[in-house]
Amino acid sequence: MSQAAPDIDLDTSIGYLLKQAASALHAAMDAVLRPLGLNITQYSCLELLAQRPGLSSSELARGAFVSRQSMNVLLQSLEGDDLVSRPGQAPVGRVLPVQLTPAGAALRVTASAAVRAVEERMLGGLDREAEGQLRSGLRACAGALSAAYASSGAASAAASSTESTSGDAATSAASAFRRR
Amino acid sequence: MSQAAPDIDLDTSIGYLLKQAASALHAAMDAVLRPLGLNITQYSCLELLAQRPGLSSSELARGAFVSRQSMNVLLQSLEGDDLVSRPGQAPVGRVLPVQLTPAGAALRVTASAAVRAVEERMLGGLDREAEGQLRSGLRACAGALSAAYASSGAASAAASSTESTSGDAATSAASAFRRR
DNA sequence: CAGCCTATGTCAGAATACTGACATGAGTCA
DNA sequence: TGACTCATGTCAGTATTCTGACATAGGCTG
Repeated sequence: MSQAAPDIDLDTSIGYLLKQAASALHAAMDAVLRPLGLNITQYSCLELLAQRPGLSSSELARGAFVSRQSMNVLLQSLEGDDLVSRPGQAPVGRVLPVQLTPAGAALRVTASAAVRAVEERMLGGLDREAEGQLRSGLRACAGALSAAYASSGAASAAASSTESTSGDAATSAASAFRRR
Repeated sequence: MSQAAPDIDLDTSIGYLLKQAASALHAAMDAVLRPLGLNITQYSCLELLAQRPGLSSSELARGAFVSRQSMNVLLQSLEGDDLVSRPGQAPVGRVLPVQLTPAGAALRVTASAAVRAVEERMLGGLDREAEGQLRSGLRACAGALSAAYASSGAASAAASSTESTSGDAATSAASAFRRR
């Protein structure tokens, strides 16, 4: 154990800074989306559907970083507001492709503009180079963590029940990486 | 309004990347902390107390990005496990300073090492310069958002009730700004 | 083709966090 | 000193999300 980094220092810990920034962004987005009648997850859902129409509920869940059960109840509320639509029956298998309704597409445009304004405020102090570095840094972090949990502990592979071990894990993504 | 960025592109949106990285970190930390009997907020609490002993429940709440009500129930569970202690009566005012017990301090050391390992894995692909840039980028983002909600809309200041408008807001950080 | 595995959608219960509201103690200012 | 503002701790109710479990559809392998 190196004595150089004996413990976590919250003032310099990237993890803590990440949580701090994410928390601030969450609050700021919530503040602009709430007047539109949307919470952040609902907005994420609309944005995902705008860019990739026909995604399934499970795919949306992974994209919005929530469990598929949560996404399902969320979709029900969006359906109730006539913002998205799902076919009554699965065209193939059991996957129900979700689509934006015209109302949903319109609301998404408004929400997207509001969120973009928040992002611009967040990045206001950064030049384009710093922005690019931040982007690639975040990508690297997410990628490194999405990789298999090599060391740490066990992970208990053996799936005994149907809902296998980490089958759900809202973390999505799965590139390959390794610790240094 | 630049027409160059008509909408949010999830693949390049810093906000989305931030959420992605934070989500991956959350999952990874949860995976290593759970075997220790801690969730992430509980760990944050122990870490905060290790670095700043005697913090009050409300201060811990802001530091851990949760409401003070949530922090209070969390502290009760930590007290039940004899990991932290609070005086039965406030030494001054109503602020109850929280302290780590020996058991809490010991557990924190173990947890801290585990979390540090996660952070190192997360940063494995970055050199020291990139790490520094990421750190400053995240600081800039958090800072820019914590600043007053200048434009956007309204923000509905008017505090009518006791629990004034944004008095709680688990967003911590800023708190500064107060229109008066 | 049968068996195994994975992924999806769904139901039910539990855990977690938040909002609203209130009383109290401290600091500030006229 | 007295009124006002602010922050803290706390109680109660609500909302959101997660975990566990199950049946079914599709792909893969022997």
